[in-house]
Amino acid sequence: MENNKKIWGDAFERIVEASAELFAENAFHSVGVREIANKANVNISMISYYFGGKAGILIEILNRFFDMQFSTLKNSIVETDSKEESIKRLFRNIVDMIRTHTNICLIGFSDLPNNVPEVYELKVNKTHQMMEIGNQISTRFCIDFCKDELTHILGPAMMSMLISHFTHKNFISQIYKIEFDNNYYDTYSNTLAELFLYGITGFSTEKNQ
Amino acid sequence: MENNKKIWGDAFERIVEASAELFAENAFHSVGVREIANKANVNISMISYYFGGKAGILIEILNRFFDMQFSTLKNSIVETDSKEESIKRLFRNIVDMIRTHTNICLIGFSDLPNNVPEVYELKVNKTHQMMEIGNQISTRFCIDFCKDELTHILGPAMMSMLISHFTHKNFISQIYKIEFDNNYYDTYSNTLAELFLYGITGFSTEKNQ
DNA sequence: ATAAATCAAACAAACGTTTAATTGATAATA
DNA sequence: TATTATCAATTAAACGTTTGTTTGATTTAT
Repeated sequence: MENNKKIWGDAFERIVEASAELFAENAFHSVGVREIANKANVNISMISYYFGGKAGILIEILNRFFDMQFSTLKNSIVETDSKEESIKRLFRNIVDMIRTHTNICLIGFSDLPNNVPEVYELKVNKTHQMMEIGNQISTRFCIDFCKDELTHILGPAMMSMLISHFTHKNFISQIYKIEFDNNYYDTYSNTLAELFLYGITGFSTEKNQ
Repeated sequence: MENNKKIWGDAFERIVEASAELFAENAFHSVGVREIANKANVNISMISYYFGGKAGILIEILNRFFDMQFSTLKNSIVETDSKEESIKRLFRNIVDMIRTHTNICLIGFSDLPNNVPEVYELKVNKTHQMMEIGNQISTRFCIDFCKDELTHILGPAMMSMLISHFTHKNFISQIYKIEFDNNYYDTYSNTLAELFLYGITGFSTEKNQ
C-alpha cells in the first residue's frame, strides 16, 4: 500500500484526507462524492479510479485506523512497567493517537455503514483481531482479573470511554469554555487511567489528600 | 405530544417504530423514506404529513431518548442508598433502559447527522441539560470527587462505557458464542459498576477472594 | 510511444418532498 | 332519521435534485 501511494499521484492522499475530515464531521452516507472531490481538488471520477467507489475510501481509512490502533496497543507494552504505569502509559498513548489522528479515530469508532457488506466484514475481522490483542495485553499487563470472557466487555468499554470526549467535544465546547490544550489532555488521560485503575473511590481519596 | 398521538392514527407510531429499527441498524442518511414507509406499512407521504420531513422522525426519536435518559437518571436517585448501592442501582437502571429500548438508545448515542441544523441544536441543548443533571446526581450520590469541571469528562465516559457493549454486540456475537440473557446483563451491569467504583485493582482482589 | 492521470459530460437510479384526488368517520343541519 | 358539511387520514403519481458511477477524450510524464 505504501508503494502504491508513491506510484499514484497526490490525488490519492488528498482524497483520503478530505474524506476523513468529512466522514468524521458527518456520517459516511451523508457525504457526497462531489463534496469530497471539491475538498480534495480532484475530479469526481478519480474516486472510482483510485478506490473503485466511495466505499473504497472508507475501507482505506478503516484499514489505517485499525493498523494504527494495533501498533498503539502493542507499543504500549513495556515489560518493566508496573501495573499502574502500564495503564497510564496505555491511556496516554491512546489519547495521543486520538489527538493526532482525530478524524480517522472518530470514523473507526463511530461510523456504522453496516449496509456496505465489505465494510461490515472488515469490521468483524478487525474486531476479532482487536479482541486477541486485548487478551495478550491483559496478561502482559498482569491484569489477572481479566479473563478471556471479560475482554469483550472491558476492551470496548475502555476504548469507548477514551473516545467519548472526542465525540462529545463539539457539544461540550458550546456549553463550557474550556481550552483543550496539552494540559487538558494530560489531565484527561490521567483522570481516566486512575478511574480505570482505582475507580471513583480511590480517585476521590487521592484527589482529596 | 401524548395527546397528539391519540388524535393521530397508528401510522404515526408505526413510522417511529420502523424508523428506530432502521436508524439503529444503519445511519440516518443511509435509510430512505421509502424503506421506512414499507416497513411501517404506510404511504410515503405520511412521513411529511406527520413529521414535516424525514428529519422530523429523528427529532421525535431523539426527544424520546433524552426524556427517557433524564427520567432513568432521576429515578436512580434513592436518598437512603450508600455510595456503592447508588452506582450499582444507576448502572442497573441504565442497562435496563438500553435493553428495553435498544434502538432508541443506539440512535441517541451514536447517530450523528450534524449537518441537519435542527438535530444539531437539539443535541447541544439536551447535552447541556444532561450535564446539569449529571452534576445534581454527582452531589446527591455524595461523589465528592466529582467537581463541576469533571462532570463533562466522567458523564460521557460513563454512558459511553455502558452503551459500548450494545454498539459492538453484532460484531462480538459473530466472534464469541455468548447467550445475551438476563444473567449476562446482571453480570455486565455489576462488572462495570464495580469497575467504576473500585477500578480493576479493587475488582481483581474482590473476584480472587 | 506508451501508459498513467485527469477531465467534462452523461448515465440511470434513488433521493426527499409535494400535489391533487379520494376515502372514512364524525358533526351539523333539515 | 336522513342528508349534508367538514376535516383528518390515506393514496397514487409526479416533482425536481442529488446520488454514485461510467464513459470516452485529453493531458501529462516517462
